[in-house]
Amino acid sequence: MGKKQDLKIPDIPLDKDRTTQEHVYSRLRHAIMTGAIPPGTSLTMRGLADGLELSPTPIREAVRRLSSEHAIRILENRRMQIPAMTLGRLEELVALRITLETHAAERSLPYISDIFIEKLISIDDAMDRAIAGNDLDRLTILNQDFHRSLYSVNPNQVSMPAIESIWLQLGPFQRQVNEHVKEFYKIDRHKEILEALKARDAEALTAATERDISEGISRSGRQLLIQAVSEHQADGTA
Amino acid sequence: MGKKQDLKIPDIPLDKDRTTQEHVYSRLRHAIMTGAIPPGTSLTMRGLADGLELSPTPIREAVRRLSSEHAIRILENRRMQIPAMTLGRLEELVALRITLETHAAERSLPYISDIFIEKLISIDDAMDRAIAGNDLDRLTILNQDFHRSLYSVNPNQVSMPAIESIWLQLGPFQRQVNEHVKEFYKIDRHKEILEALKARDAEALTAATERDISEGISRSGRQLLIQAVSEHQADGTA
DNA sequence: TGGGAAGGTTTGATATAGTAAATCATAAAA
DNA sequence: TTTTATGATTTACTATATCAAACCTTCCCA
Repeated sequence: MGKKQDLKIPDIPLDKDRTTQEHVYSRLRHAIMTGAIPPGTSLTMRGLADGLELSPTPIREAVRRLSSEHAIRILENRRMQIPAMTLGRLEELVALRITLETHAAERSLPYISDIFIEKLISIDDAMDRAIAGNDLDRLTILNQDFHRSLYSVNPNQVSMPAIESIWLQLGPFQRQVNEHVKEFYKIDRHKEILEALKARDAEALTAATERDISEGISRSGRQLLIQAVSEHQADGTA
Repeated sequence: MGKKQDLKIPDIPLDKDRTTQEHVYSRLRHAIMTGAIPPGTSLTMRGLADGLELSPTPIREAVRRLSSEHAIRILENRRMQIPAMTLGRLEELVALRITLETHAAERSLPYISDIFIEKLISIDDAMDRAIAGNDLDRLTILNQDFHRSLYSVNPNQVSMPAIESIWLQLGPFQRQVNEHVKEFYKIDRHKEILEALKARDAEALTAATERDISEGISRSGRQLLIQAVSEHQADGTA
């Protein structure tokens, strides 16, 4: 039976005077980041084209870009899928994320102004409201805005693309974690980051950034995967 | 007058049973990495398609991938170019490269075997021969092979794509440096890296990796850019 | 002589069609 | 029952045609 992919790719506002390809890219990226496309899902160009009611051409270009950012894996069969998370990969992604983001934060420190700190505080306030409203998708987006703003203060910044790529790879799994880990205590490490920025204290900034990341997805994500492994035992991923 | 882009994109062996798009990607990537397309060059889809005697479709996909890796910059006008280097960007790229590669090296250390060290030594020997023959392009490729091999020993490695992206961004400039800096002394820091690996010494490995990078493009590249700035004075890059 | 508008030209973006490759299903043989 | 082979179907890949947007040139008017 032709069991079509019943993927619900959430629509996003159609910015006029952007190309279709860009729009598809943003839409797929958002869908992957928020976990709307579960890891392991296999995709087809035509399936996506039909689902989005577009010709395959702009789809192909958007997919190529996402595969370069390792949000989509292209197999030798020319089949595509959202990569599944493994324990080893999670450890590496989190470790790399800490290295990259502490590096970026430190490199932004010389460019921090008081007025910029105010801007970060306003993002942080919005995050508090998202937590209160239990809006996890919005919390994810705001959290990224917070970090992206900080790292982009550096006018010569070149690490943001690598960081975004890591976010893309952790995104789908983050959703799974959010769904399985009920007791989701959000200890707000951003307050510590803000204090370190105010004090222009590089060491404190690094420490706070590291804590922010490791106490987020790392701890609960590891739990989830260990749990899954002990259920399945061997999975034959040679 | 219709001054066509007289770009000489070096051909590379045509691996059968690869798609045209992959072939174009490899070819453009190689051309950029070895500096065959000078920074600042502006590209057109049709120009590339004509030059490579292909239809625009596979070109577009290859270009999209390379733009995602920041080897090609796409302007708002939809024009494309190879980004030019600036002093600030060079500093950031080198700093990020050091951070990423020391991270990757450290994360590979637990997986190092004696037989693998032998393999690295054979690459290093080939590099010595390339230096003796003054074959700088080959030296660049072998140097990348050396580092890529080391970082890829880690089976869960996820930092290689980010590192390759930095290499791509430094590649065109490396060529410029090679051409302008006559006295090109290659002090081989790989010997130090190999010693650190044999001793399974993480600190020594980090120090050797850092020296390998900063004594390469960093020092002579900075000189070249400072020299260029003092010649042009203001360049109006607002 | 300089500024601006209008038409022509180049280029990018997308849809479509045709071809090749891979997968799936069915059936025959061991 | 399992394996293999073959035909059918789905899918990806590339070339091409069409349209739209950006650009360049030229000419007119101040």
